[in-house]
Amino acid sequence: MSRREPVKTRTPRPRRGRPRSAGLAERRRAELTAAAFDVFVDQGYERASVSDIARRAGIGQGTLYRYVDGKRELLDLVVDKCAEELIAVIAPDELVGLIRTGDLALPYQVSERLGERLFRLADENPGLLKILTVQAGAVDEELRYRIQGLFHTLDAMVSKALDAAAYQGWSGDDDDPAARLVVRLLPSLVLPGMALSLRGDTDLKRRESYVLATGQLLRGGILARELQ
Amino acid sequence: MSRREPVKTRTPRPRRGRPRSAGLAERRRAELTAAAFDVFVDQGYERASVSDIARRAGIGQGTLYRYVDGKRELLDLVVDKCAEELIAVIAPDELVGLIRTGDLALPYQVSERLGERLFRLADENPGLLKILTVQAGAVDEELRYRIQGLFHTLDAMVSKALDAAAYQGWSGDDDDPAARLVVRLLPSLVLPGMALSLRGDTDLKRRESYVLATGQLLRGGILARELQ
Amino acid sequence: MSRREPVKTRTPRPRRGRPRSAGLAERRRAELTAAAFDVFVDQGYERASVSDIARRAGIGQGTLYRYVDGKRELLDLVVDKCAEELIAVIAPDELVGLIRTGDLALPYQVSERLGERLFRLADENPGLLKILTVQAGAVDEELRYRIQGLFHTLDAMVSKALDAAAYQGWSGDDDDPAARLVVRLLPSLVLPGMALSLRGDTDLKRRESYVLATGQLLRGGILARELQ
Amino acid sequence: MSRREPVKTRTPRPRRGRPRSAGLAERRRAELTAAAFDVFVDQGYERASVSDIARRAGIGQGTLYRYVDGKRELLDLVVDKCAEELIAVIAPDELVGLIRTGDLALPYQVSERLGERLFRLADENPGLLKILTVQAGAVDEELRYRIQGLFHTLDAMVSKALDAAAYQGWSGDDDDPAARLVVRLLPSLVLPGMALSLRGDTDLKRRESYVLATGQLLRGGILARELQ
DNA sequence: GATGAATGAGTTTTCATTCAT
DNA sequence: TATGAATGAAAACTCATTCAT
Repeated sequence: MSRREPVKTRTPRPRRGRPRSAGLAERRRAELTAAAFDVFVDQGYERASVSDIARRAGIGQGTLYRYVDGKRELLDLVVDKCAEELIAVIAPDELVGLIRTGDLALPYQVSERLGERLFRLADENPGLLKILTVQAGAVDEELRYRIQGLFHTLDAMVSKALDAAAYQGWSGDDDDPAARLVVRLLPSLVLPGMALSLRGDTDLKRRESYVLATGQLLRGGILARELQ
Repeated sequence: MSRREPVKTRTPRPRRGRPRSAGLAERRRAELTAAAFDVFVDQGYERASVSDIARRAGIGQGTLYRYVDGKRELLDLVVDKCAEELIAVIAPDELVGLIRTGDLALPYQVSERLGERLFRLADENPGLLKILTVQAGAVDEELRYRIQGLFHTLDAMVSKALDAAAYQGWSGDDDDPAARLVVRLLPSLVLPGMALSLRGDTDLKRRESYVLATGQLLRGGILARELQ
Repeated sequence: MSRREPVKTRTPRPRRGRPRSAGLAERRRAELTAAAFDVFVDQGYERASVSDIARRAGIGQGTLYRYVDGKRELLDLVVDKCAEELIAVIAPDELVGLIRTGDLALPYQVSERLGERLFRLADENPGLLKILTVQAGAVDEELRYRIQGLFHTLDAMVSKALDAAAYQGWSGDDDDPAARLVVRLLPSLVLPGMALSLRGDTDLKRRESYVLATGQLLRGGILARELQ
Repeated sequence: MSRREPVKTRTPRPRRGRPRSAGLAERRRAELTAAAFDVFVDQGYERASVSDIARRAGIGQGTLYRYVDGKRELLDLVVDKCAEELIAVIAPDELVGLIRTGDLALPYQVSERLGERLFRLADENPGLLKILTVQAGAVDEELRYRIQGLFHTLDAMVSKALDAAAYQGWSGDDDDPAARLVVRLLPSLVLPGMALSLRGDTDLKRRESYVLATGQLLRGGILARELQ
């Protein structure tokens, strides 16, 4: 998907003897990633300072460089983590499962399930969206490509779920190519717009109408045929 | 000498010497805005340097400050210009006109027209989208609000067009609130995602499928009822 | 006195034919000097900008350079003008005259007269003091030397007046070397302190007590012997 | 990741690694203050550059900003230091002590002591005077006010010393209000003038006569009554 | 391992002066 | 003659990264 390997478990320096604490490096990297996430969400990548991140992680800024290559790598880690969480939230495998068990019997149910997840995500972790779309996208071409890659991956996964469903026995009528396309691209269609709309908690009304509209859009597209 | 006389800018002498070449300031500001647009699209706001912009505009960096307050004002100018162009492209007034003349007789035609415009914009001026969504959104809360405001304005304009259409005599059936909501929010739904997808000219195929999906989505949503 | 010649009536460029307006250059230089005085008093030398001065003088900044060598020369001109006015206020020649006519018959009368003049000056033209002591003194060694030279000149002039008085027939008792020294250095003793004390019009009380103290100092020193 | 936990700077880890060398900050600030003092005396505040100061302090200019907020704070520090030293030199408390022990029995002795201190100061630390009067006064209204405040403080301290003396038993004759006023304002009267007169070591003769005159002035004012 | 100290490259901005018209 | 336009040198300041301890 993306050209950089996601996590790259690097041991920063060859160590001799028994490592004092085995997973320390990984733990530190995780803490730093979390800290960086917070700071990037707050201030944006460029305005964020490495020392802010170190402070938030509770370590010295020198220490930071023992576990991480620099500011840019922190952003990569954060984006990787966000991608991971995004996929976890969308959970295409679970989707396949639900389709298999018959819990999601019709295409429009798939789309609703997906939409619901996406909106919940936007509610519960708006920072993730901000990072993935607005913030990281503004840094580099390279990063923008990676994020495209992520949405591409989501697309592929959802597509696989839909394939599974088709195989499971959706009627030819139900399995409309246009509908499939829509469901597949749902995340990349909906999320960036939502990220841009994220304000404080103040403009719930506007957000609701946005959410509503998107819902209509989905339901309109998919439900239309089913419901008529 | 004595103590300061109040203001007394002397009697304004009759104009002599090099005439204050009229309109220069506006021309320079326009040139600078264009240069800044290019540079911001290329490098992003934060990485762009004022001297890059001046160089691109073909003037010294000192000169730049004669016409513009600084880097931030340049961004404001660029965003304003983009907003202006975006509205010009969507041309809601023209939409109203077309509805009045009967050239757009059905809601789905309105949405198609709108969609077509948006896609053409993304084709012809991808930088505009990049600025309006990814780049400027990453700079400031304030700027993010302005851009939300812009999309809000578009919403209002399209809404007005739809009102006109309704008044023009769409049947109650045609004038479905859900469809209206979708058409209204089309720009804010579609554009950010497209901006994020913008690569070089290389990934036309992917973009096409994106465009196609969105088209389906629209057509699905609106057409559904008309076609059934 | 100072190492630079005060006014240096320079015609900035050799002109051919009948000069259009004879004293123009001098008039312009005078206007510029006045404008520079105002601006320097307001903002201080370093913070003052040449274009402020040109604007205040009602001419373009390009024009300014036709009559004046640059910012630094403006300061020189201002200092020269201030020096001139300071000497005019103290008017040592008039002092000699008054002594000759018997209007000032006793040393303490000379000192009172002088003190009165200095205080009036501080009241009526505080900017002059600010320039001569605080502002110009902070710019250069050279300028500080010139101002020392100015006070030296005042010293010499007052000294000459006192010589005249002595010649006129002050008794040996009256003509006390210590008193002469005090009177001579009165300006350089009193003025810098006053300049530093100059605030707005608000702290009149404090200034009054300052003035009073200085008066006491003078009167105490000189009057003491005469009055007892 | 998740949404930002409030603050949670982790549990403050046990101190390890390079110890935050205690007192370094204060030492650096002191070094920088000293360097800034030298540079400001040499070049004046406005002409002095931050990198000059850093170089003189033997550190990089980036380092400077670790310990000091910027150029303006350096000036504040320098002025504070000067004020402190000025008060230490005048040592009003010691004055009170000397009066109590009878070492200074008469008002004129107080004034002589004070004068002697001031002249010694001008000899030994002329830069201090330059800063406090000429240089800092030219920067800001605010700074001018602070310096007025300093002289006001000195005034108050000397005044307290004189009160103590009066209480100690100066006769009503000795305790003349005019004389007290003079002694009190001695510093603010004398120092600015001296600062302006400060050249290199070349003009000792002139400075001596200045000092002499001021001495005469004092002695004349105060002694007059005692000696007659 | 951990850390804070150090730093210079790079950024934005100001403004005295020159010059084409 | 008069002028505003142009400009580059210089300044203050920030911060990611390195390194001695």
